Amino acid sequence: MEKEYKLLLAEDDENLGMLLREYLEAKGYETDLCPDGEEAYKAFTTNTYDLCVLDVMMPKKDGFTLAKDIRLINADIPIIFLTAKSMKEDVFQGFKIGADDYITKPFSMEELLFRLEAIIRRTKGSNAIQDVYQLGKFTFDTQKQQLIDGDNVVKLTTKESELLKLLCNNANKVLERNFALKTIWVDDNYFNARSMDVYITKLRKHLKEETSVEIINVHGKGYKLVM
Amino acid sequence: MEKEYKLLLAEDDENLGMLLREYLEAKGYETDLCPDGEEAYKAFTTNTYDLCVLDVMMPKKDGFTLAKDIRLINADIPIIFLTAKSMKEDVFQGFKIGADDYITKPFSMEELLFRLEAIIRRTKGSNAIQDVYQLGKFTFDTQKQQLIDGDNVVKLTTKESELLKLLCNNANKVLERNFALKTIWVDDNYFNARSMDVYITKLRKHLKEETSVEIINVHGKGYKLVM
DNA sequence: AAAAGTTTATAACAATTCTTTATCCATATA
DNA sequence: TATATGGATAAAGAATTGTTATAAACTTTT
Repeated sequence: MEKEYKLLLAEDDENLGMLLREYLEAKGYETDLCPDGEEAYKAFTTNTYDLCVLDVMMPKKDGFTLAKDIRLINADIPIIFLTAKSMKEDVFQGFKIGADDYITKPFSMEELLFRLEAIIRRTKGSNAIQDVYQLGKFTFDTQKQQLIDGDNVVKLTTKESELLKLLCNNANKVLERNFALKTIWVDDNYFNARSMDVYITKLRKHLKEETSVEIINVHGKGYKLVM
Repeated sequence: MEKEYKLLLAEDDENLGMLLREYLEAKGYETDLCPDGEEAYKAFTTNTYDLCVLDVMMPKKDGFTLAKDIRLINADIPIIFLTAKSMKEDVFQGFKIGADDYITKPFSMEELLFRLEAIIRRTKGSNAIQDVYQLGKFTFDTQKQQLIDGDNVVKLTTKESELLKLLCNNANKVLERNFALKTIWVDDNYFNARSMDVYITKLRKHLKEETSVEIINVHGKGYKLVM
């Protein structure tokens, strides 16, 4: 079973917008069409999308501003800009915001589809769950429950390993406390939360020699493995 | 320590090739230039690259054929095609082989760089997105929530970091009070507004040693990070 | 099956983070 | 210049998180 991808399409030209939506839906992408930047932002805050296709020139909130606001909420989601302008500075601004692609009108729908799929192909793999993670100089083997640094092998306990694996799965994102507790400890009560704190301390000790990797706390939310 | 990326550049136009290599090397990418498809293939089999930039029309072995051969060895390496043709069918063929991007000549070197970096950002994990701001002598790492000044590292709390990040995103523009409150505190009530005041004071203390950076108040509107 | 060793849970307390309150200062407007 | 509204700062209070010690629950060894 393939997971259906959900796209946010922000395009003020109604004809083009409808056409694109129809085409993308036919190609298997669930597509929400918004006629301006503000509506698109509202849609983004209330739904979960896998990729955004944003027209640059739109009423109320232009594509660049919208992209910046979206980046504040999700620093990772792929963004493709559509624009009539092909001005250099414009293209650069788009990429600086963190665009994944920049397509100038007129373009064929097929080209959009190809570019979109090229990005999705890259994106999918990146958040796949791995068995072995590289944490700076340490290699973390989730199967063997080991932290390896050259000849030096540190065995992790099951809980330590499960927690570190969850953190790795969510590297550079916040791992929510409740989610971790429910996943590893099943019940997210007070005592398990204390227990989790203790394991965070243990993991920090294990990783303290590698300064480029750090488990930071996000107050009231959870923990984040930054590297 | 940053790992240097290694690029394979296949381009038969000697002038363009040398120019691109020089530019990419200056931007920190180790670049091997090959004048035709066969040499490029040989280079690929004997070295390890992170990304390929291939001209489509080349003597001995064209870019598409080369890409297919490369794909047999490495199904995953990102490929960018360069071409003078902008024919539809051509673009599609490129993407079908598994191109990550397709740039038609003439293009600016800066655009190539941006597209290349967009792909590398996706390919090499999320840490490339890590936004880092320069605030005078301070380096602000939003991921690690740190203000760095040489050896001196000051850890910021989550709230401090979120607020400073918002200010940086709107540097030299007014960050509206309500927008910041809704973004960070969710609810923009009276108490959260007081709380925000407190955090502004904290950030000012952190930044007080750098006179070129200042958080100024815009009465009745919000705050502005000037630098 | 007792002893020894590991792993996990709990308790107690320390430290940090965030919120709220109080008081004083600044700015806009009448 | 009086007054209302908005902002600055310090300090107290509440909640969350960090650390260490120790107890309990398992496993393995003898």
